[in-house]
Amino acid sequence: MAGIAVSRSLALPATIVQVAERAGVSIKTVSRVLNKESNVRPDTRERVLRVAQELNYRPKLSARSLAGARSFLIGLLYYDPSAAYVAGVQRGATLRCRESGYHLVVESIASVAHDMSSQLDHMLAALRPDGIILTPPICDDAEVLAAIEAAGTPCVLISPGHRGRALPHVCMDDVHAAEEVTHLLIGLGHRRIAFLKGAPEQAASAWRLRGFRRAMKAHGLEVDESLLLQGDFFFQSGERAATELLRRRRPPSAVFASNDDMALGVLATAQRLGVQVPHELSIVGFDDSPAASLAWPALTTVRQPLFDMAAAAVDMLVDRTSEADGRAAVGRVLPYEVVVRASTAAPQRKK
Amino acid sequence: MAGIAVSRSLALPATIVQVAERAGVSIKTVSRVLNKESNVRPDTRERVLRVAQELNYRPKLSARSLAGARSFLIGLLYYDPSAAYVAGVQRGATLRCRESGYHLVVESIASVAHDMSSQLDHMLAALRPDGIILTPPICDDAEVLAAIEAAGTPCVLISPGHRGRALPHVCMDDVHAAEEVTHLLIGLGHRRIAFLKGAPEQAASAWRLRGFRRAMKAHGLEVDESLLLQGDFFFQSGERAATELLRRRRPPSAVFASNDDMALGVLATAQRLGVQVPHELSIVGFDDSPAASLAWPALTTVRQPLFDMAAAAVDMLVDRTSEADGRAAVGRVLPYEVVVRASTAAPQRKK
DNA sequence: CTGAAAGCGCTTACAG
DNA sequence: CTGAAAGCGCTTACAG
Repeated sequence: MAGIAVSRSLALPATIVQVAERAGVSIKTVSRVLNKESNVRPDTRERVLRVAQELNYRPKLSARSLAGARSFLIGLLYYDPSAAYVAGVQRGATLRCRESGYHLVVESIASVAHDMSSQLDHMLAALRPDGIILTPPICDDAEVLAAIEAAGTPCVLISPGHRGRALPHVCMDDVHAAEEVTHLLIGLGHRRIAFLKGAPEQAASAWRLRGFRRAMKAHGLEVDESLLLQGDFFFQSGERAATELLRRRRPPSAVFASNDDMALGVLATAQRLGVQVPHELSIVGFDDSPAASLAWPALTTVRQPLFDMAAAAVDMLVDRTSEADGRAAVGRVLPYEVVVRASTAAPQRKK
Repeated sequence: MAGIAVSRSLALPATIVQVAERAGVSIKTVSRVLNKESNVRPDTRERVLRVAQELNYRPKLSARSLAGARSFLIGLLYYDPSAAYVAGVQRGATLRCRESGYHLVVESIASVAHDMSSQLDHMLAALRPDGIILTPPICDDAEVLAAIEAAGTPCVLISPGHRGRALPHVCMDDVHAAEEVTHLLIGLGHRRIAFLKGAPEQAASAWRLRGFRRAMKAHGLEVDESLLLQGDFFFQSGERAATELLRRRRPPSAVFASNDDMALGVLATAQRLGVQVPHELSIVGFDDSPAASLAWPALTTVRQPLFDMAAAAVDMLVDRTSEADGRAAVGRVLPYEVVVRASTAAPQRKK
């Protein structure tokens, strides 16, 4: 018997029954100890813990999930995993999940797909994640949000637009950040500042433009609408905008791009055209993506606390499952940081 | 009764029992139909399918997992999710998982962590994934591989080094690719070609260097060892190497960097120093990362079939669970593609 | 071609 | 402070 039990424990993972038998308690007590419930005598707790350790016991997730109210799974929904933004969020989410005994399941949603909401429905119904994290731009997709609400899955949105703020979310203050970085340029002496807008469907685009306008207004500067160009958050739209701007008779002395990818496009184009950065053209971005610090000159930008935002999102989801439900939607605002590097300087000549 | 049943089905997801009752069959038959088993009368199958559709029935993963031999979960282990390489793999893996009814759980492994193998052990024991995909460099980490073997979890390695090829894996022919790209440079007229090595601990570094040497030898060219520089696959090592090379009395006319990030570092440095690319310096990379085509001039490089490699890895894991186990380890080699862009040209002047 | 029974490994009420 | 019983929602062997 003992021989068989031992060989079994080596071959197959131990179960709660084996731990209970060996510790001389019921499986319920083992469960209590492992879930850190109260009302267990200290020495009983010790013993169970020791036996669990000896048998290298790990509760099986599918069993806990089937019996209990939690799946210990959190979903991360994104549009494109290549984006530095998503990578930052994923990094924070996986780490905090591990710390909380959760696991992160990733799913990409092609918003073009016609059966997108049925795909999502399928995933939610099969997996039953305890919560789901949505990144821009899908955190503002009405169809996606409807599918999630229909499934009754708790969610946390990362940097949602207006409508999304009725749901639990975590974000930073894009308006103030854009304002602050614009102040920086103005303080340097810039007056003709071009602003490169982000994708129209993304909420952040509007916030950042608003911050830019506010700062200009605060300094009594009029915004030259011909210096407001439409971009889409991609590198190439930065190139296009810069090409257009730098060919003008009176080019701007600074460009504020709504994200780093576009700022990098502006930077590359400036260099290609022989425009000195920062002396002839200052450039600021937004995000502090890994490439921002690798560029030369390194980009002045706004550091989004993606890692912390993701960790906070996981916390909200994990706490929600253990606490009472139905509480009012909460939002957490995390601090950003303006990172001044070498792509900004005083304008060479005043115009 | 009926009223209650309906309101239940609206509030809570339907279970197999409800489908069985409504279709007038046993739950076993429902199970057979949904798992596409044979031996079900066509009309019975139709009816079950229709009822399942009506009730919007989705089998709960945790129940299937607990009762059966599969978890429908596949793990993706990586070191850093920001790397374009990992993003490419993740993209292919999530898509194929969805097509196969599986889900992808991501986990980052900091190889510096002292308790790394216990972290991994924990994850494998709790989640019981049906398989796990390992990306470089951790696919060659002995400790990681030992933990996975101990857990008995099937795995597929993406582009492993020598030792890893005893395990199931999917890769491309790095040696030939490097050879081909070197031929390209030689064919263009380059003789003094610098080679920028990758991180020593990564297998790909050695394969690519070998291909370079082979091509040189095939053309009867001697490799100038002073033109072989050590890099680490990061952008900055490309900058460092280029700075060193371009300051020499006799700089090379071309640089073959072992990956795109380093090639981009070389490119940026060349431009900073006023060296014309490709006329004064040709540059080739390896990977075809997203940034390679955005650079200016766009990078000549080798396209790794990351998406397909990941999809193939998922297939191997999924098929393995449904087929007989214990088969010999297999390896799949996928075709690469040399992508010629604007960073390569004939050398300006022969030396 | 179909079904009744047992069981996967836990948690949830409940009782003491 | 502790445990016996029931049950989560499926699949697995087995029987017919």
